[in-house]
Amino acid sequence: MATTIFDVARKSGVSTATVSRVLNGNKQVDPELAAKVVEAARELNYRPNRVARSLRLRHNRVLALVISDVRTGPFFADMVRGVEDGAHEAGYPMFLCNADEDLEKEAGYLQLAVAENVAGVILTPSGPGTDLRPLLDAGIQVVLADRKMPGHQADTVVGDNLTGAIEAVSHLIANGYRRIACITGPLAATTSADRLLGYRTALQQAGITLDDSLVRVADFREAGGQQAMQELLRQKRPPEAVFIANNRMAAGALQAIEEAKKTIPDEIAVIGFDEIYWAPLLRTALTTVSQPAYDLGYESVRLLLNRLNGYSGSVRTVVLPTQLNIRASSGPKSGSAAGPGPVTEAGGPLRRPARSARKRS
Amino acid sequence: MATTIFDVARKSGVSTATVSRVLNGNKQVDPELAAKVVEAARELNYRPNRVARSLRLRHNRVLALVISDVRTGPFFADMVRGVEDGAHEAGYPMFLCNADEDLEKEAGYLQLAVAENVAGVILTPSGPGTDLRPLLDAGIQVVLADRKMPGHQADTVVGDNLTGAIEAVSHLIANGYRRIACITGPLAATTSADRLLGYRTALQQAGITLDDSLVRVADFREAGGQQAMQELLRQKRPPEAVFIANNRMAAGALQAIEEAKKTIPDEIAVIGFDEIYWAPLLRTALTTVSQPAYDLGYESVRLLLNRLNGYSGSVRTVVLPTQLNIRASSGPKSGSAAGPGPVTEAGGPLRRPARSARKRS
DNA sequence: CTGTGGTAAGAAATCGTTTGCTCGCGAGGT
DNA sequence: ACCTCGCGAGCAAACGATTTCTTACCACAG
Repeated sequence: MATTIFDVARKSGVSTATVSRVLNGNKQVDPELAAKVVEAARELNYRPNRVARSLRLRHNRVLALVISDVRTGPFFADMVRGVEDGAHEAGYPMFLCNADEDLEKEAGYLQLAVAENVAGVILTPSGPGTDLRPLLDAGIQVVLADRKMPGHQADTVVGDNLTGAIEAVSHLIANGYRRIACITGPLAATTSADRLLGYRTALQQAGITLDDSLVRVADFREAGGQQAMQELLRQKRPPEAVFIANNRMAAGALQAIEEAKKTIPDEIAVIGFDEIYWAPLLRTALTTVSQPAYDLGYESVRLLLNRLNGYSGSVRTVVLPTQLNIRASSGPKSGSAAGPGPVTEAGGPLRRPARSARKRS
Repeated sequence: MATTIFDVARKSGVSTATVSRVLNGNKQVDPELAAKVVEAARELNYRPNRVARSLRLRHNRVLALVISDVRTGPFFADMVRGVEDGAHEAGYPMFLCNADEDLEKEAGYLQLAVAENVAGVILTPSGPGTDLRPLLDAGIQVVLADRKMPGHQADTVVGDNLTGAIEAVSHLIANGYRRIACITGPLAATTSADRLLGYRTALQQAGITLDDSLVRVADFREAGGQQAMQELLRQKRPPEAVFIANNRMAAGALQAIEEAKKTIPDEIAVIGFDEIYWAPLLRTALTTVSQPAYDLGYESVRLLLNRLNGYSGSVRTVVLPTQLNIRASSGPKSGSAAGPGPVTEAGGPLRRPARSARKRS
């Protein structure tokens, strides 16, 4: 049986209360006794039972990370890693929960967070139907990561999806493309909506009239991107370029383009969202809008810990900048006299984004 | 304040004991009373406090997954997902712990597993120095995933690294290559060692003498793969082909090959390990040995749950088959009269492996 | 009519910590 | 010399569930 605080108390000839006080360094205790206790604890290899401690303290030094899909490419993997690192540094272990874009599963995990008395939750809401009340009622701190929840009061950390999309599409326009399509994800995710909005904004800024037949809403997965791209290519006036709102759909779309034997970027230019470290090595190196996924996770933890440490200022939203990585797939339109052909880094270095953060209120 | 079992007891006019019995369906209770209790629990939206329950029960319905690096490409992401799915189906939430190939960090997490009273641990040991005793002493079930620990008694689930490597290298030999290099990972990981062993075995089977100058041990990361490849290419007699033991190093190696302006496979053929769904879309579609990463995680949970449900048979090792995905990067050596040129699937479908499992004692 | 056996529900102990309260002791002030 | 104050350490009460033990009640048999 594991050694308990009683064993330590007995061995060092004091009460459990004293052992507890010594080990938590709370109150004044006789240094001599304290030394005895420490020694006894060391000899017995005593580790406090975190479950008992949590019960008494009515809060558990644990975080929960509830995300919508672990497999959405390296993005969530990097973000998870950022959260894990940040949590670990602060001495918090972490529950990883995969809601799988399923509101019911998500609700189950939020209940779990309450039942396990976790200190805080980092949540990528599956949709606007996500119900934060169980958490808030239980006094659990929440930080939203990657996706916003309009109308909800919670610290939030997101990538600058709007600007990222605008830059990407503006880049296509500068390179001479006019008929530009967009494949985005489920609009319940604010990421999808913002990227679509950026796409539209860029077109309008350039005075290009919107054409809804060029917009496809898919499911963030390969098959969805592939099908959307097939449909776009099958139109009587297929697009000259396409902006795709995540990397898994981009993979599918590239597949479709390949099957249709179209060349990139001559017959169709492509920009994807979220970095893939394979991007430079693709048949035609893929231009991408990259998000600092790791930082996004890390910054979320920072905000959460801040709250746990008693900060109670007004709700903050941190927007992390995206970066446009220009490569061959968005090269200047052939036969176009458009803007300065950017140096296409045929095979740029395999880059992992460094840590950085920019804040906005 | 959250509603407790006392509130339910009061509201339904019974004792907490009865409430507990009703809610756990243990003993006989008057159906009428039971109905009252259920109703009261529903009305109060009562959720048992898992912490209190764990304390009393002396075991926690929770798993811990301790892996060595979340970011090793999609492999661990898929494996994590497999574990999460399996655990969720069985009603277990999961701690995700990233040991980061660091024995000390790993030890800390194993201590945590004990202190949190988790029911079981799925572990990708960081190396042979991993100490399972704290877990075993505490009676916590352990399953090793992805990497073996020779000399340790624990259920294990791994990919068939040896056979996978043999098939890959044999395929290169059949396609006419003789001077074949190998870039593997840290030998502390049995995966690296097994893949290297498979490489050597295949060469010996073909009567090719081993040349240690063609073997490089790197660190499983892009930069390491890149550097190793640069060294190999710089030799006076550079290899004609290279077998690389994971996908991140393969990315680095491809980068190095590109920088050296070598063509694939004419000047150097390449096979990577672990599937990447971008493989078919690379400049030269990459031949890979893929592992059923998801299944690996899922099967680990199955074994673990089996033990938790009382199974106490002898230790089992489950070996999941790998699959050789032949693409252009390993095409027949030009000017070689070797074996049947395999149909290179220039752009095969983007494939995610299905679930399947093969067992061995 | 009384004793016995079975059953269903309550009282209370328990899990391992933390912490408010109490107590004792020594010092310092009147 | 006595009272008070302060401080250090122990006692015991939580925390919220489960479960053993006990009790009360009813039915049935002797």
